[in-house]
Amino acid sequence: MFRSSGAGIDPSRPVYVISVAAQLVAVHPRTLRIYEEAGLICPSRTETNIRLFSENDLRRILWIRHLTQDLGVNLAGIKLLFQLEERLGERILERLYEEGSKQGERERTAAHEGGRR
Amino acid sequence: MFRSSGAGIDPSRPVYVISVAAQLVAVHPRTLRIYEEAGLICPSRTETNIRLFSENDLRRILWIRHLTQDLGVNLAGIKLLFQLEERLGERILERLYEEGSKQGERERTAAHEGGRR
DNA sequence: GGTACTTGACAATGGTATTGATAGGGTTCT
DNA sequence: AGAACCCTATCAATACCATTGTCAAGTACC
Repeated sequence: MFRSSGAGIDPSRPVYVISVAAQLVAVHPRTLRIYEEAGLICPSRTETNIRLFSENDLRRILWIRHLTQDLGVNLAGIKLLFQLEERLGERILERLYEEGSKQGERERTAAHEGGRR
Repeated sequence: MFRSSGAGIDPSRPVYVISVAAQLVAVHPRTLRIYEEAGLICPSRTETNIRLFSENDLRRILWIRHLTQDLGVNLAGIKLLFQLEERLGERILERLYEEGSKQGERERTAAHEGGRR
C-alpha cells in the first residue's frame, strides 16, 4: 500500500533537490538555505555536495512554516523548541499543533483545508 | 505574624508598582505593559487597578529578557514556550537556561548526561 | 494638589524573515 | 559541449517585530 503522495515508502530517504523541495513546500530555495544555516534542517548531501531532501525534511519544513507564518515564532524560537524536543525526547510540538488547531477552530468552525501540498 | 524583614519572603506576594519593577529588571515600563499585553506576564492588580509585581513576576520577566536579548527568541516564541511548560508541568526552561549558561563553559565534559528524572 | 499610576495612540530605531538578483564556479544530463 | 541545475557568498528591498520614548486624558495615593 503505497501512498500516492510520491512517498518512496521510506520517509527518511533523501530524494528531492532544493528546487523541487522548495516547490513542494511552496517557499523560495533561498529560504531553505537560510533554514539550514540557522540549524533548523539538515538535508543530506550527495557526494558532490548537492542537497537532497527527504519526506521527513519536508515535514520538518512545513512545521517551521506553521510556526513562523501562523504562530509568528522566529527562527531562534523554533531552534529552541527543536532543541527542547530533542532533549525531552518527546513530540511536544505535536501537542502544540493540536492546540494551535483547536485555537483556530474555537472562534469559528472555519472550513479548513486539511492537508495541502 | 510578621514575616521578617523586607527582602520578600513570599515570592508570590505582589509588592512592586510598575516603575519600581521596571527599574529592578532594567527595562522600560512600556516594555512590561507590552509583555502583559502579549500574555507573557500577569501581574496582580490593586482594587483600583494598579499593577503590582511579585518576585516571581520579576523572575519571569528576567527570563523573558534572557530569551529575547541573549537567545533572540521573539515574544510569540516565548509565549509558546511558556504554554508548553504549563502543559508539561515541568521546568523545562530551566534546563534550557542551564544549557544556555553552559554554552560558555562546556567543551570540557564530553558526556552530557545530567540528572534526568 | 502634586506625583505616579491607568489606557491608548503615534513614532523612531534596530533587527528579523522572506524573497530576489547577482557573480563565479561545479555537477548532471542530453 | 551545452543547457540547466546545483554550490557559496553577497547585496538589497519589503514588511513586520521589539524596544524605547513621548504625549494625551483620566484615576489613585499621599
